[in-house]
Amino acid sequence: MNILLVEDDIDLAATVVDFFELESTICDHATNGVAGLSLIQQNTYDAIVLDINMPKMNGLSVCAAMRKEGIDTPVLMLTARDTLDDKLEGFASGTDDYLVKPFELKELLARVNALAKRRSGQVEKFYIADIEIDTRQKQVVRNGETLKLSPTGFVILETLARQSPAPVSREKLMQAIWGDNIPDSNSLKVHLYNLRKLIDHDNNKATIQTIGSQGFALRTSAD
Amino acid sequence: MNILLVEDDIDLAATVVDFFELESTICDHATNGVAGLSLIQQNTYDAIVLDINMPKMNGLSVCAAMRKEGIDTPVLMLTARDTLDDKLEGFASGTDDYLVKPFELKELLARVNALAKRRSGQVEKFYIADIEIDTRQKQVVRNGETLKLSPTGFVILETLARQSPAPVSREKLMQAIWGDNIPDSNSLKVHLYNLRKLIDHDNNKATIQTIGSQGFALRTSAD
DNA sequence: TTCACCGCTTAACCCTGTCTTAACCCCCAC
DNA sequence: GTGGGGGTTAAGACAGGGTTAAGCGGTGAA
Repeated sequence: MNILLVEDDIDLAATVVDFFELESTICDHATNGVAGLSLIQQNTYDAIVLDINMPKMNGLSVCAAMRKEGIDTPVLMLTARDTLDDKLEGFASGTDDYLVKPFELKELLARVNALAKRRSGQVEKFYIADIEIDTRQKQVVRNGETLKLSPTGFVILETLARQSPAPVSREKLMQAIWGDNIPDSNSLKVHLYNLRKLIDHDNNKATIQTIGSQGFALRTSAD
Repeated sequence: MNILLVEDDIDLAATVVDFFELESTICDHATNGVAGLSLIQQNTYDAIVLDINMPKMNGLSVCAAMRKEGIDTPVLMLTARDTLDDKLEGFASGTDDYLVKPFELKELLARVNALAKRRSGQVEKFYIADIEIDTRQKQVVRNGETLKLSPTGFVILETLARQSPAPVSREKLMQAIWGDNIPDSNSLKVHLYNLRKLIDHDNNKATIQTIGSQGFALRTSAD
């Protein structure tokens, strides 16, 4: 992860940067608003931590300026002021979160992580053997090419992936596909068969296993 | 805006609901975790406010459960406990923000707004493949020349761009175009057809893809 | 005021891909 | 040998999307 800290207190900044780097997060640092804004314009960060009180250009102005340019990166505002009005002003300028000094480093990290994760589209991806399931884009990719599977096929695969490598019962699968009005035929069998043709056959790394009287499980062949 | 409050303290809940409705925010309410989760599964909210201490199912479990099902609505956790460990546990379960009781209603509102806004997008310009969408000036530019598209065409394109590359459901699109009184015809189909004639045909870098029974996604052709 | 234009809606049509259904098969357990 | 559970097929029904053209209403210019 890649974040930017804009903070004029050198000691505090050093502490934060060190702590983040322990967590394998790259942390750029600027000591004033103007320098910070320039970095923001040049690079893309997963999140930005802004101190409010700074020489030259305060945090609120930096935040407002970057928003005006259409930069959407999440911002966490950092300040000693903790009156309600200060916070409201922060949120009004386009901030996503607001933390009052003194704070715990771990809390800062947790909040920054939460912001960054959401920014990345809360991308929820599953990797099972050689296939990649992107639940947000509703896509399944193998070896760089997207697999063409039907809507129900995708629902089944996603449901299996969420529990993988544990098995999913027939009932759960039918629930996931049809909700409460379940057809009384063997439609599920057919859907599974078609899905397997795409997942299992060509390339037998990922496979849908039948677990007797338990249901079905998505696993790598080795398992 | 449309949010859900899950809180067992009836008095507090009533206060919050009233306050939010003053701000013209629709606020559903559940008094325990199980009821809350069920509402979450049935509806779509812009944000969810969860109390941690509740009978039957606590807020952390509700949050973890909904995340496991792939529901990525932003969550704000509400609690009387304010130790660091409590907060970290909250963030670990997939929370986006954490507010300690007692709190100011205005701060809750500001934080919820910040969470919800990020979804609806505050960005003014989008760049997707070779087209540039300026939401402020209501212009779309490709290769330096502005594309002539109709007002509804623009609304559709903007809505798609905000979620790109994830698909947008028919319902969301119709909501974006017509609000609550949706015509009962296939007007949307026609608008999409006309929009595609401008976006897809001439130049096939940017394209509107149909994701079966999910909706439509604006992507670059490679995807 | 009138006319022309533009965008929106509506309805009809076709076509494709998906879902369902109902067979039949195989294998294993009883 | 028989029955059941699962796998494999193919055919038909169906929904949903794509395409087209006609009509309607509003707006701006003459």
